[in-house]
Amino acid sequence: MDVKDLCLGALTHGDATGYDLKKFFENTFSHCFLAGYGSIYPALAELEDEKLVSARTVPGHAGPSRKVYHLTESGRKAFLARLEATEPQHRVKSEFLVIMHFAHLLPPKRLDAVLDRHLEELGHKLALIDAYECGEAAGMKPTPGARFACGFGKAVMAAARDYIRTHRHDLAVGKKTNNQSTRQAKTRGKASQAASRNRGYTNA
Amino acid sequence: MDVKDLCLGALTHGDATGYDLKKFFENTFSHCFLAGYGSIYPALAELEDEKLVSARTVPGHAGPSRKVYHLTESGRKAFLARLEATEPQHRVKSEFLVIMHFAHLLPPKRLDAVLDRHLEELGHKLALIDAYECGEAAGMKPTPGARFACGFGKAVMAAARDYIRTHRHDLAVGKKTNNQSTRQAKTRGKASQAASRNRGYTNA
DNA sequence: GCCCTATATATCAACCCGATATAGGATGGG
DNA sequence: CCCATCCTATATCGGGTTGATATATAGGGC
Repeated sequence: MDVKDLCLGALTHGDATGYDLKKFFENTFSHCFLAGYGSIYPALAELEDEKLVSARTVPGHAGPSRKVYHLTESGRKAFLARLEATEPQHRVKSEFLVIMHFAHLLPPKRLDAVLDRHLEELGHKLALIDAYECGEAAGMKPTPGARFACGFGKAVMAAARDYIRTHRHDLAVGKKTNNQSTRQAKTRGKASQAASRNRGYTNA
Repeated sequence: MDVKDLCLGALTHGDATGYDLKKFFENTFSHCFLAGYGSIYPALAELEDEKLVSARTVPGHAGPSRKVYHLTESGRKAFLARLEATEPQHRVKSEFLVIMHFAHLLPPKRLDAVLDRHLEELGHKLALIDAYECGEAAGMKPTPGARFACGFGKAVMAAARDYIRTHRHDLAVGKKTNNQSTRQAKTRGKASQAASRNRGYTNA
């Protein structure tokens, strides 16, 4: 599933410009899919070439002229086929968790800042879902699927927030001072390599 | 934070080859970061150019000769600096949730298959974290940070599993037969466009 | 002997991400 | 009234990632 498919899907909700689609993705899919202009405009151009969408140019009352895209019948069929065919992956790419993994290399101040910031972002995203609850606020009657996806996002983020709140204090254990951990890091060379061998590292 | 940084971080645990790093990422970061050979090998080559890692070539007892990489002192410093500087993003890219959003366009059979499959995959990933619980099984004593990251992943995935189990039946509501929804889709054009206008779509 | 798996490195096209360029209209403070 | 700023809107580019593929050897199972 690429951005082209996502554009087809969004256009099942009605005609839209590339700019509209970006906003729609940000509001409705922010918790599960991201797409920028650099993906959307090329995707729409290709879809038009393939006759899966049609475009009409409307002189813009504000700014440049707008290209309003419309899902064709073959586009709708193509999207349904894609929904059937794509295997539903679910990937997470979290710099946050990577940083957490290396918490023992971080000064406590930075650690706290990272945790606080992530809590704050979780709050923002939860508020965003509430604000655009499946499109309700914008006059759309949400489908059961949209409600399910929003609820899923909220449940997962709430769990993340709870986990951070109840476990962040475990991170400080065994790290009284920063000097200590730094010294440990220097003398950890041999032991670390021995452990690595057990794991399959450097097994010459 | 890119794959180069991730490689530096992994090498703080001990020397490793590109192949080792891939396995390490799969075992330890599978729930928060993915990196394939196409990213790892170029990353290691660049890191070697920048003198952040050193490499020694060892004749392989099985297959081609191995290039074992070692974190240099400046590499360690660079990694610590990156840990301080990178803003901790957390992105989710979920074809699964996109498909769920469009559940009303799917036949019930496919819907069930997608949900069952995602539950199965959650089970696999949870088992993977348990198996490599922060590296314990491989003889590493896990750091508090590694335990935190693993626990985070488990908490989030458990919440996802619970949500699916308790809410999957809401998806069928208002969708008694497949024919009905298909007919609705065809006659939905005007209503959909009206809703779109309310939302900011096609507001000429 | 043959196939499959595991080890190990490397490359490539296709694609995605984030930043940037461009530009007209609305808004609002000084 | 002017200027700064934001919003609308399209488009492109470099750098990075993904996923597949090529290559080569050792070992286990049948």
